[in-house]
Amino acid sequence: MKSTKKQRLEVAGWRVSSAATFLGLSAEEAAFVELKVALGQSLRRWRTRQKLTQGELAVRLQSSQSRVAKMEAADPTVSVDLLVRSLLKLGARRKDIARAIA
Amino acid sequence: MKSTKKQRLEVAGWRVSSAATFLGLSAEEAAFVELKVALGQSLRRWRTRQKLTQGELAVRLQSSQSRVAKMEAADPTVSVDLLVRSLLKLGARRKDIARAIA
DNA sequence: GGAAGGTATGTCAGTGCTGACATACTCGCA
DNA sequence: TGCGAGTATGTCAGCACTGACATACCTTCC
Repeated sequence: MKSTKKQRLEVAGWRVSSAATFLGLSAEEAAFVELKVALGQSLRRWRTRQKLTQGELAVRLQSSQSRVAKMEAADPTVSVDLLVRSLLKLGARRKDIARAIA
Repeated sequence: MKSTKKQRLEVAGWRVSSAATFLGLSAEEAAFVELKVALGQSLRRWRTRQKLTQGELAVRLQSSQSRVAKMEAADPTVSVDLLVRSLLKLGARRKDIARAIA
């Protein structure tokens, strides 16, 4: 958020804080969530590039549409394990995963 | 493995194959294991640099000595989740994780 | 040899993740 | 407005992961 906007909001009586602070996440927890979000976005980019629906992707991953949706949304019930394994299944290499994370 | 050495071994009657082939791992599975190994090594490097024992590290991670040993050995019962969360707890940033993986 | 400090391996009860299903939401189009 | 395709969200039985414990396996030193 731009600091100018932050100032305006605070003047108007809003308390501005990061999602992490709001949710009471520690630095590590926040970083962990960010990492999952990054992987989820990576997965969605791959899917949309291939013009697939979540359902079609689910078939390739031997999973379900709902789980794909949760992966892309970095749902709390989705592990980094699942995200990484999914990307690898789709042909990503370690370097690609690293780039998605960094 | 250098192809010259491979040749020599095969001439000598050995069948040379990667661990992946030997264990019947698919390409993705192999990549996944490699990735875990890389993270485990990263964890061990961090620990030895700090001159800590596995037991001491376990305390910081709120885990146990045996699990630390398994993490460093990329044991099948250790998830990428656990490895990543551990590294983050020790102060690694996303970029560090990415470098460890790549 | 054997004691001590460190590391590896096996096991298990409790917890968390997973695929699957059902259902709700969203958006474009007729 | 209503419909269809796609996406999001809630729930749950079954399986995988986790910390903890016990114990075995090294090295190093005496």
